[in-house]
Amino acid sequence: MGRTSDAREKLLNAALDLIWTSSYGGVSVDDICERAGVHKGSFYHFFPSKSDLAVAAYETHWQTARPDLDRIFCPDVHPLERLQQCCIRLHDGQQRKFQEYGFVVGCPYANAGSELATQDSKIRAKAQEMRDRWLQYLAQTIRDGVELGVMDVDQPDVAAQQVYSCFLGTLLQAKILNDPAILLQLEPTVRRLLRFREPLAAVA
Amino acid sequence: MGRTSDAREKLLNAALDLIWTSSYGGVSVDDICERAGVHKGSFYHFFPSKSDLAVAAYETHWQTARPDLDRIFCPDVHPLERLQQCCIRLHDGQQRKFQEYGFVVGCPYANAGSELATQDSKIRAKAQEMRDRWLQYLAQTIRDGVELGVMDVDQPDVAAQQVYSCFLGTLLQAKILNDPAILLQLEPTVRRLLRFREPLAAVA
DNA sequence: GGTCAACTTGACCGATCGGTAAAGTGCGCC
DNA sequence: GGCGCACTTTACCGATCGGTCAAGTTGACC
Repeated sequence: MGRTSDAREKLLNAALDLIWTSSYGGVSVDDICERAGVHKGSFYHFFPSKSDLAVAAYETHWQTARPDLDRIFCPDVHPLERLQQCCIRLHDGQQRKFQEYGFVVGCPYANAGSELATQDSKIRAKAQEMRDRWLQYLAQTIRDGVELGVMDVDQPDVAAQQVYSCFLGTLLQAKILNDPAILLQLEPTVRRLLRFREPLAAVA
Repeated sequence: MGRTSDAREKLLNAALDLIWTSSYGGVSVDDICERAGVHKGSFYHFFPSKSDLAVAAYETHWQTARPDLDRIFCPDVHPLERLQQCCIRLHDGQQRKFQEYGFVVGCPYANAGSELATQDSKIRAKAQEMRDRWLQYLAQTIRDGVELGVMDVDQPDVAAQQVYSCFLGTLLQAKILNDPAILLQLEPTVRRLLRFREPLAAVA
């Protein structure tokens, strides 16, 4: 019934892209519409507000990134290699954005949380949800690592939060310095934090 | 020559307060003027732009906080206790803000960097400067710790960045969860990261 | 092929944005 | 005590903000 449209998807993509490379407050609804090639009236046909669009855009981005994360954190892969691949992915992702836009853009969810946690409860809840999802990957990996005896950790859930802190903090430092190379420290930091019990072979 | 005024200081205080508890984009020049009890014309008498005011406000805040940090990181204090006191201060500071405003507000410089690094080079430079200052405290502490043999670190400068990452990331998680208690993890995380060689006595 | 709902279009809203202009005011200083 | 400059006051600017509305247009479905 009625006609179909890809305007919703175009708006989601445009919003994620613009807000990620700038900020929520730095991007207007008009900017998003222009980038998406969609009129403002259509915007408000699909989304009740700018903030709702942002939340939906983050969810869409997660669903897009998820297969990649599921592959990296696949239970069949050795826990230490999961973490190594994860660090590589974080670096490469920022590197690619840096080459494309000239800026280290950081983590979209963390950016949103940092900017809006005290102002918009829906966006804060979304940032929290994204954190939970990451923490699940990390905690499972750490539990597997402990079971295998390749890392020395008392409380896997706490350790996951500590690793996640390093991710967020290092991404933020890279953004502030506008230097993706900062993210190369990530793997040794994680190794230290979790007390890896054996050296990781270099990836060919 | 001419009359004197405390409008500049009132504007700096109002700006820091409002931007810290909200965000740069979420606070208008009118908001700042109203909070400061200063007319807009006076604002632009003292500051060429909103962004210049923000930079000046961050510098003022640093100068205010500096004596406290100098005391915590005093070379006479044992390096492990410096770090412990620093973690306590971070927690207590956020706790106080939380009680006052109902929100974990995070690190003002990191918030600014996260929101504006890709948009305003002066603010990015300021966030970078604040990072450098923190890194100096941390690196010196770690060098002292290594010299005393109470921690096991290869490169103090890199280790300082790692500790700083944990600070930023944990502050950000606390903000996203709106829970200051997250910051209680800070000290054990730092201890792990720097491989403290002796347990720290509890402070009476 | 007609119908109806889904979607588009473009004009429009009042409020607010960062910033400006110029006249006025009062205090430090000689 | 009065000169001159630092600061205040107020009105104002054009642009843009997030959001609305009602009249179109189109395509999926019966």
